[in-house]
Amino acid sequence: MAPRMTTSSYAVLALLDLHPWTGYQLTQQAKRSLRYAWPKSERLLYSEPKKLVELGCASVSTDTSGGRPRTTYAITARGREVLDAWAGTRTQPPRLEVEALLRLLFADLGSGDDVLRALDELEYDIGDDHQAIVELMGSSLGGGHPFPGRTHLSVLFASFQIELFKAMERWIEFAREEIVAWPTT
Amino acid sequence: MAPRMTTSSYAVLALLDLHPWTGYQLTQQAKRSLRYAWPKSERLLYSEPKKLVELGCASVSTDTSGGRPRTTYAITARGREVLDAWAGTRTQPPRLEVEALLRLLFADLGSGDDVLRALDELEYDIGDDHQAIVELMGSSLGGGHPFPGRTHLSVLFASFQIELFKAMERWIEFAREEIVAWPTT
DNA sequence: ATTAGTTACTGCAGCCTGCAGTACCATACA
DNA sequence: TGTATGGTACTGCAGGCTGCAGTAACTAAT
Repeated sequence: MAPRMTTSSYAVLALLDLHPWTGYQLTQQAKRSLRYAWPKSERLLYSEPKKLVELGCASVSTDTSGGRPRTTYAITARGREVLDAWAGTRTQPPRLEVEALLRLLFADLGSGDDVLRALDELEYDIGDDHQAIVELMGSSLGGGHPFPGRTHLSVLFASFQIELFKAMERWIEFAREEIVAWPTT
Repeated sequence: MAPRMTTSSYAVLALLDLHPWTGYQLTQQAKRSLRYAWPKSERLLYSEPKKLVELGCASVSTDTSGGRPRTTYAITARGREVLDAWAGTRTQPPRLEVEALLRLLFADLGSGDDVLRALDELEYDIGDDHQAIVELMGSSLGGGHPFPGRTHLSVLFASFQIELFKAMERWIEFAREEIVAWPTT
């Protein structure tokens, strides 16, 4: 059976439309920016381009000149058509997984300290991404953007993340104050 | 092989700790509140309690008195131990999937109208959830909460969602203005 | 009497993840 | 010169999870 195009396939195809990449480069690119909107495993990023080739949306070229052979993927004309068609389809609803919130929802189990720690962990995890995206935006605006014509897109994209992170951090502060004010069971 | 406890297993186990439920009731409960922190398929909600039984964390009781047999799941002593141990473990980092943002990131493909439509769709999807959670919080505060001792948790939980939804809606407004101001390619 | 909607599930294909494993190359340190 | 660390560059596989189709009983309205 021919594999299906998933949203992840389109994400990789859209990257290929910008530039040809190797599998490894796709994983690096995903780590830098893609993951904030579409967090997918490294494993998948290696598989998707192969699927795209099978579907005629991408082509492979192997360069054996250096020490190790490097397999590079590029978008095809068919791939561009498929990508164009995607732009007109309905987007999937957003999806948020927050385990720390799950802990809060069932907080009467275990001590209140556990919930506070879950909030600390959430703050820490967000902090990492918050810092990374602020730096990314800074380097974009500073002229370090790999695709200068797309700087405005990257900045708008990053501003979404930053606003969300700030909202979450504000809520964490508020939640902490609420929780310590509750009577201990 | 014995199946593993996943975060979804703990989520279902935590629900069982509140009250015994049938598979169908678990899916309904998940639709009402759980999905905002831990969105999982209906299919999984039917499978998880069976796994919990296999692991000795839940017990089944079949009531054949009515027309259709009803299978109800309840937590066991072992289940309570397992749940307690979970409260002390590290939470997973949050995970956000937003396809509309992906469209924005690759917006130079296709027309600008497509991105604006993706933003409309995002606003619409968020609007649904926003409204649902405001109503849920309203009915909780109005005394309609099924577990009165847990009202404060539900309200704090809902406030997270509401703050995030508001932040997203503000950003959508801002992004629309930015996009229409861009020169058309 | 029929239709539509809700209740109440199960099986299956196939998508996706985490982990272990493989192997090459570069730099630094002893 | 040996070796340890860390980055580059992947693949295979078990098993978690989803969407969809299918089944079937009950209920209320038309």
